[in-house]
Amino acid sequence: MRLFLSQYTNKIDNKGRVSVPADYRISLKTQFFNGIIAFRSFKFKTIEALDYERMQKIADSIDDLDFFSQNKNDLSTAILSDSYKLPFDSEGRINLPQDLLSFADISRYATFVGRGSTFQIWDPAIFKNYLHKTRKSIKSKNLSLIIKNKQKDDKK
Amino acid sequence: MRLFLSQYTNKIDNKGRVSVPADYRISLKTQFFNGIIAFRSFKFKTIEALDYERMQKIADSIDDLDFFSQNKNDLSTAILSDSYKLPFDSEGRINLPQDLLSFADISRYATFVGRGSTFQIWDPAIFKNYLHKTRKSIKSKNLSLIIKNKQKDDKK
DNA sequence: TACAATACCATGATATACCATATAATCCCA
DNA sequence: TGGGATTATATGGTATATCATGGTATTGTA
Repeated sequence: MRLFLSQYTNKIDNKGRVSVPADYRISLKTQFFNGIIAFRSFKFKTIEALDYERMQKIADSIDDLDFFSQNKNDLSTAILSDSYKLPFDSEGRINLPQDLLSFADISRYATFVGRGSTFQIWDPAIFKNYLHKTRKSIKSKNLSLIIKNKQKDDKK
Repeated sequence: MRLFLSQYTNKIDNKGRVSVPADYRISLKTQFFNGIIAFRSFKFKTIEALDYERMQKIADSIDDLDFFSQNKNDLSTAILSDSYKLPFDSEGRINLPQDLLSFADISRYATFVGRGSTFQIWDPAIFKNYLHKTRKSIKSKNLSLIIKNKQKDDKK
């Protein structure tokens, strides 16, 4: 498995195109689709993004939910119907829809934020602010301990 | 299992490149990536570093589908988005980003400090000072205990 | 025909790969 | 065990490829 890590801030040109970081592109090319899947975040003012195969898995796991449950309807409506397939052009750029841009308050620059198996697209200033807050809250906790425990769990 | 031990101080050239100790490099080559993952320490003025596989395990512990729960994901986001993939060049050097260098107050030389399963990158003077303080506090507090444990270990 | 979306081409900046040398560590044989 | 030979490593510099970005041409479509 490949990881989306780090942050990359790229410019959005006047045609609405923006380069997806080359480091991410390798992980995004799949058998059926060369590009990204994007939708509104439920928690933050940002665009959630992932690769086609992972979206298929999400769709599958929604199918597995109880057909009559409220959750299924909510999820499929919120995620699946609201998702965009954004293909790469030959230089690895995507065209972000106005709908998503205005939702995330993005205008001239976009910051790609790695989250491991997925990534997000933020307005640079908004993300900087969020990261700053998060760092402060982390400092008060004992992070090294958290990492250690996670690793211990996964060794098995 | 890989083990990072000892200290090595290497020079940072004017292109920002620095050799990772050869002893460490062997443990850092993985299937998908030959290099290190680096991020800010939350406790000290130093750069934390680990191998790609270890970072994958941290990422795995995030629940991909859980878009609705917040707190536990904040930590992972902060770590993952703040991490740099630093690949080796053909001579085993990495390029430390300015962001990390200034965070750890590193300028011309970098000290690699083995911590067993991970390692850290310090400014030589800052580390020397930290080490000095640590030794003093060990001496005053629980030296006898440490000696006891060491003797036990050495018997093996 | 007009417009938008897509494909194609060009370029400067940056990062990567490549080569070269000095220094340190290791080996090997006397 | 000593000392020269050999290898590995750290470091420095140059050439090349990649990437982000901007622009133009072409296609499809209303």
